[in-house]
Amino acid sequence: MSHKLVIVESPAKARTIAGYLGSGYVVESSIGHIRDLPNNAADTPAKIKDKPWGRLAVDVDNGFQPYYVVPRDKKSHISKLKSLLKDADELFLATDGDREGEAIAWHLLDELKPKNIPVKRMVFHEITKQAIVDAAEHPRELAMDLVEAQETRRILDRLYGYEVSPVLWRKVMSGLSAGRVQSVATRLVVDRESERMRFRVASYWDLEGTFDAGSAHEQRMFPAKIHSVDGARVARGSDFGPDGQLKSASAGKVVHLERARAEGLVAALADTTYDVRSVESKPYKRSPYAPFRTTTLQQEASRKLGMSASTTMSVAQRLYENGFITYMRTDSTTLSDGAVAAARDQVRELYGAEYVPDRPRVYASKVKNAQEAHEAIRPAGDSFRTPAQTRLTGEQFRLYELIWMRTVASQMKDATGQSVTIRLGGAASSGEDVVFSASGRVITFHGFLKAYVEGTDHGAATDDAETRLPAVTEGDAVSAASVSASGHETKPPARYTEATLIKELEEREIGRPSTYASIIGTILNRGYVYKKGTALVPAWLAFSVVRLLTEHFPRQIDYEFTAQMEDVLDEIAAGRSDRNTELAEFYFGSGDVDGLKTLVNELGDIDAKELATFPVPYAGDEETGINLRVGRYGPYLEGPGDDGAGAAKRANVPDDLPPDELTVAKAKELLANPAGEERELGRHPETGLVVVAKNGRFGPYVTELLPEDAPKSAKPRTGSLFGSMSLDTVGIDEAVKLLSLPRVVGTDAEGVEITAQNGRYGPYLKKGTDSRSLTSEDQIFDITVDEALAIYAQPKQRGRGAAKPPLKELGADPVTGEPMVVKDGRFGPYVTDGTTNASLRKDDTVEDLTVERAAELLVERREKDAANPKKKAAKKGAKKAPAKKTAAKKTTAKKAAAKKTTAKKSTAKKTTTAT
DNA sequence: CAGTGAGCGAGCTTCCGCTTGACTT
Repeated sequence: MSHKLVIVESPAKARTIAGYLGSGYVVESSIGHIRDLPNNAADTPAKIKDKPWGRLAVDVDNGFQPYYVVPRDKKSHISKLKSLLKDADELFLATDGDREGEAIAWHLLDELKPKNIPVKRMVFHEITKQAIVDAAEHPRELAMDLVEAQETRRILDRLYGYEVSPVLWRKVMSGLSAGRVQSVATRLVVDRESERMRFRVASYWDLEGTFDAGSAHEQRMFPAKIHSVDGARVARGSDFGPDGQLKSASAGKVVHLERARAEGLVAALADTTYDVRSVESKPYKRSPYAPFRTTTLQQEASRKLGMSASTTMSVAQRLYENGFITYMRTDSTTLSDGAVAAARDQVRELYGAEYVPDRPRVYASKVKNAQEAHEAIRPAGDSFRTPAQTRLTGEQFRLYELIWMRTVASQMKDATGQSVTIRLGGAASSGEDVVFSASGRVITFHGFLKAYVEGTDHGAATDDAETRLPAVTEGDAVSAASVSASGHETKPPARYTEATLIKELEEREIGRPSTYASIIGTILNRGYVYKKGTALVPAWLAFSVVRLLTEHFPRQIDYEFTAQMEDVLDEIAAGRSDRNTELAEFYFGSGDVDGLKTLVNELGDIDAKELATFPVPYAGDEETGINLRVGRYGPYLEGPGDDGAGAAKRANVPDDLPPDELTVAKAKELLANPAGEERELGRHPETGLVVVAKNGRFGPYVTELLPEDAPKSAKPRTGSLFGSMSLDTVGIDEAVKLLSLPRVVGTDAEGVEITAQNGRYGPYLKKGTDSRSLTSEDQIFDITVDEALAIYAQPKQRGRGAAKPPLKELGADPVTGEPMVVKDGRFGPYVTDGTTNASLRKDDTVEDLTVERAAELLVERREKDAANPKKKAAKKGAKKAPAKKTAAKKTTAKKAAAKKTTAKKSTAKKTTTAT
């Protein structure tokens, strides 16, 4: 009953390989990494939690020793592997042959701890029977240097992410993140936007004409553009720099046509006849594109199918799992011999033998840090199914078709043809010699273009575009059918799209095939970037973060950082360097170069306000006194008051206003009309004032707009929306009711008025100075005098009003002997023995909380309090005389936390809405 | 960044790369 156990990374791969190896082998998968550094506090083992480096799970003072854990969702899988191992007489670690794969193999070995059986490392680069059997027959040893390189990468990323992110929490906003990959990706988007903001438009003119070669030519009419005037080339867009001026290389060599000159030339050319000055013909040749790898697939799926990177990957995943395509997370463009043969067969069948090149095409990897653990992305199998044969539908069909076409085309002949440039010259009546130029392309053999033409970004011409020109020869006379002047403007560099950003990252060796799609997800989720159509637009928040990082972590956010890291990792993999040397350099620094730790520790002087302030205009010399500030509630403008000396004026900046559209004029407009996103609901039936709904510091509310001549002391009435209302749907009737508050409910026996209204802690009744909370907002309108009096008959409730029974009662605390109860608090459920309170942790539930666990939480809490006795004292002091900064920081953290709680837990809702 | 009547328990956020389902909208 014994077998050989083979472990690969992917379940789909395991299924295929099991078929090739046959009986005697059991093939299982690791499903990716099986161990990792703990993700958060809840997953961190207690024994390292209290260490100074516990949060990192890397003992930075002792050889950067990492502490790995098996994530919760992998535990059962590990048990399964262990039980399979029990009956195995041999273990094959067949994870991918790259850095990460080698590390997975080592983790498997270290975790499964096979006893007394041979362990072999087996590696293959394509999933064919031959390749698998070969690999099984020629195993090798685990490459520990490669594992060490992976650990270095892993630890470096942890140190970077978990040391720098908290800097952002303190200086910018809670919950933000920084990392080797995401921060550079964000920087790319921000830098591109800055380029757009600095960009100055250049305008230039040219002449376009339609020319007539005469009736002797089959292709008689053809377009041409002005090329030169009196021998000087006419300036085109590429002659201008981003400053709107002619580039120095072009200055003096080109003639910059302005409108008057261009129109003058048109007039002066009215009676001109032209002669062909030159005809230049060159052979045109185009070779097929390499088969898909992850990034090129994402780009083409975006351009041709409009799919986002993540959609592309999930559709591809399904195709892969069902055996239609090879693995989709790859940086390789290599095809197996079988695949090449299949592609060539298909070409012969579909297009004929003349489209098959004499020898198979081989594609070398263009990717610098490629790990080549897989093949290119191609149809699976040794003979390809046509899209129709797959019976796929929808997105899967379209993506398969794309992959199939690209693969087939990659084994086709070059496209060939001729490209032709014709120059026409003529004399203007004003005396200038004017030359026009026409270029054409004729494809005589389409080759691979018959099967596949790559899409382009930003509307460039595709490779199969053709323009036919008449077959004129030098000296021929040509007349102009029409000539006109047209004006052009240079355009700023385009914003990144998902696909072009991924392309840029790949070129800079940043990120891996398995992460490209999620990098986009991360910077979107953090609010660093948002999508406008397909364009990625940076939020002002990203400007703040990138500014902090470039000023204080210049080395870490450098575009070259990852590429340099890759070089170092290669050195480690080759045994020429080691983990500790390199990590120590990164973390502690060396020579004059500060390490990460120093940089993080010496940040006391970062001025958060300054960091979040940007002058308007952002790029320009103009002094407007207007600043854009990134605030807790989003970006806003701050400008000088009208009288110059008065209080600063403020205005919200709409969330969807791209930074490069915040011109001085736009800023002034927003400041003059700071209504922001208020919505007019109509006029108040009694006062006639316009009532608007808007978002404020305390959430959505309605208010009335006072007439401009109203005395300054007059204050408009306001009213918060009820939880049941929304800004988008609230109407004038509801608004009028809200504005009418407080409502007089009635009077008590002594004739004292009782009112009902909404306040900071929710709905409440007020009688003189005596107040009582209500349980629902609707009661503000509904409650009767009798009901109100009944409430006042009760003694005043402390705390959150109506007795909220404990969520759960547990037995006596083994330590204090006091009964323990679970209560619902501002920050969610907590357990208390009357003196000590401890919040339940992320993975504790009220239902499953045992006496033991509750006691454990209380013990932990007491220990913490004992360890930091000054914390409480400091808090008290702060309350009395708060240092400005500390106070501000605390509220920020609190609000952010409260916000999150609302989103996740409905139990906490009530409290947080009141906050 | 509107405007008002309490009294109270902090703890967590975060990285990059490997992999799939299991979840909810």
